[in-house]
Amino acid sequence: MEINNNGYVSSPRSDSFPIGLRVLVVDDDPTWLKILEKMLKRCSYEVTTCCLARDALDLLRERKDGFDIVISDVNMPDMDGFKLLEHVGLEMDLPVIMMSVDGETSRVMKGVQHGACDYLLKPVRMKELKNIWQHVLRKKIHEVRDIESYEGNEEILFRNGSERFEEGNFLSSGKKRKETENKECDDQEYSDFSSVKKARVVWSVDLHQKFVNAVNQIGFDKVGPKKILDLMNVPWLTRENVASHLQKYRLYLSRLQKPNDPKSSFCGIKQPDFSQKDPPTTFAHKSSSPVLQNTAANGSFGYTSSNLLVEGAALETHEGDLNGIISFKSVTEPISRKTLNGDVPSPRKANNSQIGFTHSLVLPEQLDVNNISFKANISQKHSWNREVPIMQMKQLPKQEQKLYGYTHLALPSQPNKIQSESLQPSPSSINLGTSVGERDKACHLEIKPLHLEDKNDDFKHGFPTAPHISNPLQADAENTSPQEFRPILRINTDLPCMKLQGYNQHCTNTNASTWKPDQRNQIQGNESTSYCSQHESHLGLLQDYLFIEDVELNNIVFMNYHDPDMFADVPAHLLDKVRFTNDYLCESTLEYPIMDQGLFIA
DNA sequence: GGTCGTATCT
DNA sequence: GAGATACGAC
Repeated sequence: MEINNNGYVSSPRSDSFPIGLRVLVVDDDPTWLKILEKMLKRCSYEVTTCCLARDALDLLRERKDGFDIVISDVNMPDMDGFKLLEHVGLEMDLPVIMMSVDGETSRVMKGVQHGACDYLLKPVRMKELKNIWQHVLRKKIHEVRDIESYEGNEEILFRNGSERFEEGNFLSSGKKRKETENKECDDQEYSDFSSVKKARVVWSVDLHQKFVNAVNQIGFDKVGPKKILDLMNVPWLTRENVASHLQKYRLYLSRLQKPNDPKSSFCGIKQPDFSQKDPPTTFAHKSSSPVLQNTAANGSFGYTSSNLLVEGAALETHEGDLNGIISFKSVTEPISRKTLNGDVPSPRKANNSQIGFTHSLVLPEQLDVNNISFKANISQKHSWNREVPIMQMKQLPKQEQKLYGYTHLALPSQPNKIQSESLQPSPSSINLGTSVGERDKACHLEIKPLHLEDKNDDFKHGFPTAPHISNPLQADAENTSPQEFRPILRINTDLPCMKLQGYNQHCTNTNASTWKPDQRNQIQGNESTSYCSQHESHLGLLQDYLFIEDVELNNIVFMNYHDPDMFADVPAHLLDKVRFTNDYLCESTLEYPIMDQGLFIA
């Protein structure tokens, strides 16, 4: 566990804290010993049991720094629990929790006076055991403070009462408990224990993932912090933590559903409405089946512990307000689908007619041109009238940038169009030119066209089924052959914008002329309508993000749509729609209204 | 008293 | 802006 300069529990280790907390339990009653062991193990603590106080003391002496905390019964035949407490306090400087069936004040006081950091009454509750890590944390805080004040260290180690732990062994301490004078101080510290602010919880991807999984499991309309907390099974997490996070999460989702709300987007990207009266810029595409396995999902709520995360959100748009959106519409999707009735997350808020669609891409911590991994995390936005999942860029929270030193690509602040030429043969370019902040200038991302001769490289690079997309414009409008597209991602660190240059197209001169209308996936650009061959198009880059597959292309990995993790961030009640849409898209003709806006953020 | 959602604070 | 905290409602 590590607490950074901001006082935030920040490192990935914090995700596991206090898992593995080394607890020594001392109780002469073997039944209780077993029960406690089981309960503590349920908290993911590392438990050692001892039925004799003397044995426990020997063990502690033998394995210095082998334990983080001791839980001891008060009444034991071989040694009084208070005596053990004294020894531990003097020799090992470990936090000791006393427990007893006797809750008499004088005994509790005696325990505290002897240096116990807590006094538990039997039967001990799970919640109490869950929280014992706090004593360890607290003790560590005081120790570091002592060292700091002693050394006059100018380095800022604390904020809000948080402390920094040694990397790799956050609990290790050879420092013994202070002698008598410091003991008084300790007692006082224990007494003002509540005044020490808790370390802030950073909702990393993993943690958020657990959160989302719990939400999905419970059902969005039934969720409550307590239920989520129980399902998450993260010992150190509190209901308040979850409540706070849930509040933000709901806020986040609700914003996605307010198209005209300036706050309804990240990075200041507006989420316009979409009107069916608009002749959307659409194109269609047929997706192939998934190809490769994908990696673990990432929460798309804007957190990341080890990855740069981007997120898209579902949007709708009105004519003239097409900024920054790519949307999908299934022209033949049955209106009666139940999945269209998705409601907004907040149970207390009714009449939300849309469901957010999020899409995220994750880049490795280090923007490595040679090893770029994309992950798409798809949830869904959903409207009463068949409109579609859309993508919106999302900016990585600044905090995460700070914590992990990421650079990222900002979202376009101006309307950016996926130009029709992106569907043209090479050089196809989807320019997502952006306005960027200082940090954003560090990265430039583009997907470059490939040429036919590169096609065989698909296999060289370990992606046996390179994504293809036919170029309907070519096929129909120009009476040429469908084109195959293949994405290549290139990160250019010195350009202040993000650019996606579409797939290059492999001319296959195949059967465009033999396409039947119902076999075509319509692609409409601003100025033209195009078609994709069902046979040729396996994977679209932009237009096919619903099917982003875990196809590794020149070190680009696309998420497998079918991976359940991919939707871990999607409220369960929204999943049907997504899956339906995918299934549906795989089988039928589609329209993809293309609005201009960035697609990916890195 | 426990839990929740929301407003507000840090 | 993220997370903590306060507080009223249930």
